[in-house]
Amino acid sequence: MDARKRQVLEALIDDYIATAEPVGSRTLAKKYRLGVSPATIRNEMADLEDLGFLEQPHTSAGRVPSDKGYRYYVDEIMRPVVLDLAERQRIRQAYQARVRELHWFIHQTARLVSELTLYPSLVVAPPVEQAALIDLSFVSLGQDTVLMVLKTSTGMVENQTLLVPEEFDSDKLRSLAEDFTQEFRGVAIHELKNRILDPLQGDVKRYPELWQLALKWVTGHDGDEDKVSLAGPLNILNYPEFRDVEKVRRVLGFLEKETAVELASRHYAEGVQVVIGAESSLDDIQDCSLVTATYRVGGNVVGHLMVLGPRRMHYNRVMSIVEAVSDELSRVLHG
Amino acid sequence: MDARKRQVLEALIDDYIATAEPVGSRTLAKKYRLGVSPATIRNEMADLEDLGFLEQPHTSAGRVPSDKGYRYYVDEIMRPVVLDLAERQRIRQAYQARVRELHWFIHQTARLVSELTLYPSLVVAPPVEQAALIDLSFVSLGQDTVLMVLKTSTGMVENQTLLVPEEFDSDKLRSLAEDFTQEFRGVAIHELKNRILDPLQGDVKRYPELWQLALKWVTGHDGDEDKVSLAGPLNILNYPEFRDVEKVRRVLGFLEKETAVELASRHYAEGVQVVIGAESSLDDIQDCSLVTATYRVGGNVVGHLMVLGPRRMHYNRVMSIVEAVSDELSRVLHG
DNA sequence: GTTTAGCACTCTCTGAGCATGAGTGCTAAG
DNA sequence: CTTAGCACTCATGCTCAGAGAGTGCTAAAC
Repeated sequence: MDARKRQVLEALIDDYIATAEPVGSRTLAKKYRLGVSPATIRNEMADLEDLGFLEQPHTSAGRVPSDKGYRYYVDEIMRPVVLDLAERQRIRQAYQARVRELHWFIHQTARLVSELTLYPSLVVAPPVEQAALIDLSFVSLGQDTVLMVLKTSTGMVENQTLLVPEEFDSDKLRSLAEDFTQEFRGVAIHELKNRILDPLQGDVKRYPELWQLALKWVTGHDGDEDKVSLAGPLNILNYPEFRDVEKVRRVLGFLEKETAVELASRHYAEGVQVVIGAESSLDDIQDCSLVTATYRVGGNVVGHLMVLGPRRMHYNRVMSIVEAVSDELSRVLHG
Repeated sequence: MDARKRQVLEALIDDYIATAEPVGSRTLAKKYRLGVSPATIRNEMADLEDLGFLEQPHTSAGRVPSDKGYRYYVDEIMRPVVLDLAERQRIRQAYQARVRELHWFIHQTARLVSELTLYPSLVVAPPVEQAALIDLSFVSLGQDTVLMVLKTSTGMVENQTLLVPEEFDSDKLRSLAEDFTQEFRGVAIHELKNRILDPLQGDVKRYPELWQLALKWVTGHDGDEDKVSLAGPLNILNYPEFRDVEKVRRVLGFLEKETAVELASRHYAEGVQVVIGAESSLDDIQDCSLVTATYRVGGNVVGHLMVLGPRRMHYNRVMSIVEAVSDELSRVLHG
């Protein structure tokens, strides 16, 4: 794999990313200053195909990068791109708002990323389960309804409306909340459920009403409510590889399914990750690549961010954007 | 417009809705018991075309209903369909849950309708602006953050996180909330804004801290946050008229835009409304029909519900579903 | 030994020409 | 008024040939 092969591979992938058309030797020689004739390039291309970096749709077409080719491009060739000033400013200013609910951040981030990259983007909130309880309050909503406000170590606020069997007056609610906070501050939410529900611990006897409330919450809590935000799904329609409605259905269907969320969350490694085509071994997105990143909230609890596009994605641009946004988000969520 | 013409029109539209193919006289004679020969049907079809109810894609194709044809079908011919037991039960049980946030109802409704109809569905919440204040509480989230919980006459709860300049202790917050509720109970939200912001009214002087908070809210309140839910957009891909990616883009783009929300909300008339093709005079959905319905919350504050599909929509089925769901939703939201 | 010009070859794509078939409108007979 | 018969129209699908893009190979040039 000498320098010229890398040059040819780079030029070819750049061109294919730009045009979505198989690239021939003549095109390459004309558009890029490689200093050699088409015939030489043809030889190099044949070698690159033998090495598995390129593929030929059919005998008389140009070459197209293979998954392996993209992988080499991403890992070894590609230079990181510097975002221009306007984009950096846009990212800096994206989170200047008064509100602070988690779902707003999630939503805003997804929108920002999809608008900058021109690909669909999915943002997954850090799982509440793993966060620790900081503070709990109840607000009576009259009759038999109580709003539970839960502040967790993710710095975010979870609201949940509960039905309670009897009417609690606001003093009673306040003292319940205080007791509860006192007792369980710092305990992880999932652990909290066990603690409250476990009859062997003394808590049940000491807080019968709490037990009632908590039980309602545990059973009524359907994990994924607000925790995911998808933005710009229609961006996918701009790319010619998705002319076919079947493909659109598969890809957008994938983004709406649980699978996408799981996939985004599976990449535990911090920082920016790239998955190219068949590397994901998921049928629905064989023709797609995805770029994921993690972000931190306060300590080490992490959320995930994902961009999905055609295999000929603008990897360097997307990676830069995703990195900048996740950094900014982590920064903003640190307080 | 005699009885037989209506029969022919009905059969033709039924067939076209089922197949999406232009319908010929022979098909009609064979599949539907009209008791006459293709030739007779041809004559009737020619008449129906003269009357503007049918159109011919080209000379040697069958006929296709025009907007006017669908309109006549919907208004005069079509018989309401009775939903089967399973569907009725599904609708009845859709809202049995412990949670009570408005956005949950919106979301749930959109999903329910799109799953039953197999078309995309959009649900718009009643505008908070027009609801009256019932009750307000503040919950300190520590530092400079306060959660404002607003109970309105829509029976729903709005949460909003506010940044406040100074730290309020919980007693202070409670008394503020009590004063506020006392003063403004029953006032409409939009009126509330005026009342608080108008320096001519005495309120500003009496509640300087409140004024601060309220100002934050008024400026930070970005209307449409949670108020709309779109479900099942990909259903549109199942219909052959949307084989073309361009059309998909236009229709799904429409559903993501403000226009869709405005359109849904424009139909003030209560009950189920149908808009067929060009009747909407919106370029993006010339090939679509939509069925809208309103629902009530408590008194007369209304939200909107919309189903969008190809012009050859299953009007009677969709209308029945939309009616049943909006009734059920109104019923559930009455308490 | 590497590079390149030349050339035959392969394969897709496009458009023309043609047959097919569905469906119509018209006419005349029932 | 209905219907059988028939000529006519037009989209669709098929084949086939030509064009064009691109390759691989060979042999000459550097």
